[in-house]
Amino acid sequence: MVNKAKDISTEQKILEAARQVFFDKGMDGARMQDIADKAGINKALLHYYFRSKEKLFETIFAESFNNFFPKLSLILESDTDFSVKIEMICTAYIDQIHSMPYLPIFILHEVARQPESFLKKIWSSYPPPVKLFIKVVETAVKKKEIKPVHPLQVIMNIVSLCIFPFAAKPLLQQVTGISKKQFSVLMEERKKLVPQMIIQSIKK
Amino acid sequence: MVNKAKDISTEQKILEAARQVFFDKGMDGARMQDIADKAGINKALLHYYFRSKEKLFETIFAESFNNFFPKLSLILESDTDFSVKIEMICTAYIDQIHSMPYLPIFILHEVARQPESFLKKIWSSYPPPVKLFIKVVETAVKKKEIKPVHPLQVIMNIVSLCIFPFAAKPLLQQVTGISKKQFSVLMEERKKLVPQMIIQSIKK
DNA sequence: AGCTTTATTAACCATTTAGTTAAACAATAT
DNA sequence: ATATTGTTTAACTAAATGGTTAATAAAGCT
Repeated sequence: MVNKAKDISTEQKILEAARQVFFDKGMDGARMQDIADKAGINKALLHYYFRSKEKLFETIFAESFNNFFPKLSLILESDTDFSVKIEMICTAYIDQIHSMPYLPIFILHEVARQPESFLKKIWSSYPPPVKLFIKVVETAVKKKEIKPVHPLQVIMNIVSLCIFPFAAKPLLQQVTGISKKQFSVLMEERKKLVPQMIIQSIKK
Repeated sequence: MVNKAKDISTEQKILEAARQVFFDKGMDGARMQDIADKAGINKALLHYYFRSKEKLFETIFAESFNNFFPKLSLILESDTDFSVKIEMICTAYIDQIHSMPYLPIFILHEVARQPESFLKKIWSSYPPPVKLFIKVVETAVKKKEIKPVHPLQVIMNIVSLCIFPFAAKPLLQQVTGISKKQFSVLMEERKKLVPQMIIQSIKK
């Protein structure tokens, strides 16, 4: 299963192969030889371009970590109803993860293994706008648009309902016996269901 | 960091050490030497008792997989209101995972790597009562106690809201900057919040 | 006690794997 | 064309790691 396409650069071929292998196996399970094979190049080139497995992993991890959070600032800063914002955020999240469903398990598994300093570093380039979200919730509370709720609980509810089904997909399929297709249908339904649920839980 | 206590059997010492190491590092990251050290025994004993790393892992994984699902049948079969059942299920889930918060990441990460046949085998000894849950929901729908909802969506909502915050704990702490203690407080609150949310989302 | 079986250990082995090296090849400049 | 620089490869190395072995110690048995 070699990624061909001679036009794209070697570096890009390596990155794409590394993504596939790291997402599938994690840092510890990944093999440099597998990455090289998948990229269709000699293993030494991995070190020529990225020096070490650790460095290559960090590149993929940092990129994934940033992809894991949709860009919500624009939504949060927009001049729309609170409930519209919630709906837009949920849709953005579900779409984002639906397009890279392997990310949640990968990120969750690897985050625990990374030193906090490293997380802080990569995270600070595109920090998810948590503070802004908290402010938006608190403003809505003050304006009596919603119940007095803990903003962090709202965040937890949103990310839980949007992300977890993807992380648990293999488990859910195993336990419920549903097919890939049925799963996709359920996920599509959730784009409406989840925001409804969130809004209903906080509206006055 | 050696597990002493000469009274417990060697096999138990191994299992406890294996749990710690496998939960922390996963199958690929775990080292037999680390397990032996943590158990305070010679590495050869691991093979004497469990033959191979794979077999030892399977033992821990099977046990964890079963622990991952609280025993819900009694609750589902009990002669109580639907909403009471929901509340009991949520509390059972949150308590269960709160007592072993490392389980979700471990299970989610490893489930994807196991062959389906193996999952089926270990899962069949204590199958989570999915069918029963579905029946309970469908009955409540027929009796017009709740809205006509897809039972699987309800399951997804419950497990998402109960489990995900634990799986994402390191990430949430990183991103929100809250302390271990604050996190525990939030989790305690969720035992009330989550069932409220579930019930509100399906009641007529 | 003395014999047998079970538990435990230190030393060893074979394989895997990240990383290196030196040489070949390709592109670019002079 | 030829020197120079950057790219790619096959072969190699060193360390880590799962697993084995043969010898020793402990426990059970008669």
